[in-house]
Amino acid sequence: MILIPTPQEFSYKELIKFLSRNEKECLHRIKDDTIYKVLEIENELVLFSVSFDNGLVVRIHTENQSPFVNDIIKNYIEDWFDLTADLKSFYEIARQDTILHQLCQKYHGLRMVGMPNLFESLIWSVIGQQINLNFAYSLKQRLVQSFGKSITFEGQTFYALPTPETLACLQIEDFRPYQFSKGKAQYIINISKAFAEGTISQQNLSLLSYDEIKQQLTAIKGVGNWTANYSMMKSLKSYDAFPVEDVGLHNAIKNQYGLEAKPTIADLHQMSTQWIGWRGYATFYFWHSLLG
DNA sequence: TACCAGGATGTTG
DNA sequence: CAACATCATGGT
Repeated sequence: MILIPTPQEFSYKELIKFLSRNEKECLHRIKDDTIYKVLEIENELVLFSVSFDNGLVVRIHTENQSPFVNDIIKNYIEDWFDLTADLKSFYEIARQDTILHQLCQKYHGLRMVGMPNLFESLIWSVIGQQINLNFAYSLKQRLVQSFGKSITFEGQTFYALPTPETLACLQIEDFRPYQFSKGKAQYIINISKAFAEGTISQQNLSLLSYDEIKQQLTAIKGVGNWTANYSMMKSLKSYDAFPVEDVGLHNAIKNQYGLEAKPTIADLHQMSTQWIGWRGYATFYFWHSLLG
């Protein structure tokens, strides 16, 4: 068992709400407010669970060979739930914007739920491009269940994210039975090859500036401005990365500000000047508002 | 039925 | 450089 202390501003309730947002989510599972997830570490699967009891309580349910498993899982969780961000600074900035300030009070302690694995966020955002989220979750489920490794624990099957090496070997036709468009299939292959061949490396990117990272990501065919910013905020702790084209953001802004129509891109650039430094975090809070 | 979904790319004017 | 067509399918 591993205990991870939580910072002062931390809401497990809002975390669970966000993680529970879609029933088809297949890369983690929630049962009785306990979170289950599988990671592939050094070619073996590790199943762990997280619950809350005056801090995060982590249990590892597999017997693994690697001596580093505990540390890797601990770091993963701190990254996944963004336990180190200085939320006070975000809340201070947000006070300038009445609507955002209200969301910060309503969801106090909500931390950005990230994707510690950059490959995962890129694949997920390509899947989500231009289609409704429910369909996107169906596509993700088919991809993960078809090409990801799995283990069974207490009668339930848990899936790990397919590796870049696995997906890089596929052809466009391999995706067609799962209702991926040719474009999405090609984009996923492109991203997988970039990781498998080492053209893109999360470790290398993490050392670069915002502009340099974005340039490298958008060099991959299929990764545009929205995808690059989405992945940077979810995987690379770019709290100011701003996926301004995001339809979910547009809807949330329209709802929260009581607008007649969805804001334009220009409107959003204007509004977001109030959130500079934390535009990604602000976006995450607006997304969360869609859940109620 | 037409239009929109957590967009990106390639082509056209 | 801006405007448009295309992608594929589920929902409204």
